[in-house]
Amino acid sequence: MAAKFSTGLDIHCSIPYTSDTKLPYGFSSRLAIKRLTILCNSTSKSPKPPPNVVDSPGKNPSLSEQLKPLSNTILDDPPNQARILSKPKSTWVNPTRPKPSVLSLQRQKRSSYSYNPQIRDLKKFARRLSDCHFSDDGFLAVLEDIPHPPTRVNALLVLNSLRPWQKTLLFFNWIKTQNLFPLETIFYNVAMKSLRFGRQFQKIEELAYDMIESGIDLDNITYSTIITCAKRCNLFDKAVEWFERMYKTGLMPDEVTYSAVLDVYAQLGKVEEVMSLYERGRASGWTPDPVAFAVLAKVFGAAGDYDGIRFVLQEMKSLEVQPNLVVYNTLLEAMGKAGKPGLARSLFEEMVESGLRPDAKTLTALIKIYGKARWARDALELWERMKSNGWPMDFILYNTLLSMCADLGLEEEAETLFDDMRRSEHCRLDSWSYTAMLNIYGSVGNAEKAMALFEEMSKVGVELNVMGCTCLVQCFGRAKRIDDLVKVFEASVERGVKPDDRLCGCLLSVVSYCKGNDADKVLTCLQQANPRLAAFVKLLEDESTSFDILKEEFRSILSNTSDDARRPFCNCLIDICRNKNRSERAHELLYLGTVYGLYPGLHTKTPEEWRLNVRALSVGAAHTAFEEWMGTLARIVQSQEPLPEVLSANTGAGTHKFSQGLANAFASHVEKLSAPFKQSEEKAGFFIATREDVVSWVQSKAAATA
DNA sequence: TTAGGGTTAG
Repeated sequence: MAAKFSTGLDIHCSIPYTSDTKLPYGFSSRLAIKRLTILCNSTSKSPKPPPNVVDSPGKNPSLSEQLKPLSNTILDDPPNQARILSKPKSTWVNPTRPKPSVLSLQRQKRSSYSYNPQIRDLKKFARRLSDCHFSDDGFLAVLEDIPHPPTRVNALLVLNSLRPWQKTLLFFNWIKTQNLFPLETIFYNVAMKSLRFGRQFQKIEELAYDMIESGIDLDNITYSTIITCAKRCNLFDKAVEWFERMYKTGLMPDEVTYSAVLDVYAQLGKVEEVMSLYERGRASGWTPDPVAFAVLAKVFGAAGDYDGIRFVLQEMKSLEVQPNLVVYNTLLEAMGKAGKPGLARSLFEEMVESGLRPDAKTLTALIKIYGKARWARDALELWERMKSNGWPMDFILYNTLLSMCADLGLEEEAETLFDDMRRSEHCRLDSWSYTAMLNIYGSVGNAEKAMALFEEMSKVGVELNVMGCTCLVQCFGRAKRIDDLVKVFEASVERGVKPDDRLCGCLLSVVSYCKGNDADKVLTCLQQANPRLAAFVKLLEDESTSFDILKEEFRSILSNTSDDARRPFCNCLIDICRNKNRSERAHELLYLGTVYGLYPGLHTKTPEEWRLNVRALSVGAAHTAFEEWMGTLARIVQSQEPLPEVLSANTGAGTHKFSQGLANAFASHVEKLSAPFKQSEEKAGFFIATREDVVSWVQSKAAATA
């Protein structure tokens, strides 16, 4: 399915990227080259530099101009998938052509420090300035107390130690007005760093224009500081604008600036642009360092792109770049997002064998992966190793362990850990910890403990968030403690929890299995959280509602619902219909859900086997889908059309300890219809019938009704 | 933050 990335860069058109289409990660990507050309030809819009600024853009060729010979070469070159994972040395079709360079292979040299014996006094002075709460004038007055003359070196030292950015700027302007020595690039760079810390992009840009106006050179450090500040402020178009400006003014980025820009595209999820820049860098003779590889790993991880992750690994191997801890951590995260727990596990072992010691981020990534994959044994083994090796822990790792326990249904382990955390001096129970515990109690339906925790939270002042509220609603719904449910819901809304689609879905599911007064109470909550959804439930019950009205209203509700909540909504609504004996409405909803794409892959067919996949359906929806399928099969039998040898239904085996047991409910429904589907002994969660069974079943039913 | 780039939570 084509997914559009939001661009964030108005100089770009939206770039459709298909994760299942192999994207050419290299020079074979004609599209990427074209897009980079668009990118580099674009002109920035605002704010304009002052009119008297001589920045001489155009004097030097732009990046796209410089790259023209390159793109010509490439565009003549047919796409070649095999080259993606190979060394790019084969890229150059014509080796006599000069390689256009996109980055400088020499990193900018830093000026060396010499020891300043006045460092202690000056740092102390800077601390005093930083801590004080003077007005601007007061600040300037204190400046007169500077313990040593504000020479170039002394002023730089103080400037570098000041915070927050307001004071840095005051001091910077003060040095400027003193006119004791010329302000060189480094003064601007140091000031910019402080401004970046305060995310003051506009102020940084003003300083940059000031430099241009005063004829002070911007160097790679200036540009990378500007670019990363823009990135941190989510001003990605600004980041690109300043990157382009470098080339226009004749300054070549070094690898630090270059990978800062790679990361701009990575954060936008622009895989093609990242790869295009990467390949251009490689073609310029660049051997990327671990930081650049961490950026590549991040972009592929965000896209869940396993081929891309493999590319990063192979590329590092072939260039003999040893991954560092951050690269491993990023790759592990990426493996998790790409749904490859086994490969994450072996990568982790490789990392440990290489002598690197995992940190809390490594372990957080891995524990999360094992939890989501429901790999209980691996998760618990890793937990033991963490303890016995004394590997570093932090509060996020503790909370991730709790969430993992929730994923795996490890109630006792979670309780022990929760109590350890309660007693620990190193970490505090926060809303994540409480929510993880509420998740566990919600899943096992332990209403007593959930209530105790809810009360404890308000006592110790930990705020309940929307997820905690959802867990509690689920818990009290299952325990049929509807008054408690209403109480928690109302208290949450009062405390500022904004119900989201998940919470509404949860309320809706409680409505589906409640009766009478209880259902009305929950509907009242839903009315508050999502009035249209509540009204739709009433519409379903009203016999006079036409199919067209139903269809229109349902479409409108779905379009206002987040993607991942749409199917749960439809499932619950079908359950509500079935529980109210409105079977025909349930069939209508299943039809609409299918039309609106909520049940992709519900039916799969091979010449040998037709399969109904109901794993993602609720019990009521699965029953409805099965009835629908049986009706279709009966029509096929009666009209003597061909059927495959095997017909099967897949309910899934329910690997989650808390899962409701769709298979069991399905089995009893099949029995009720006396349909010839038998639960498979070899494949858990499969129900199988032969063609002959189905044909004779349909015929005997037809004979009975005749 | 000690003049510039990359990694952790429903």
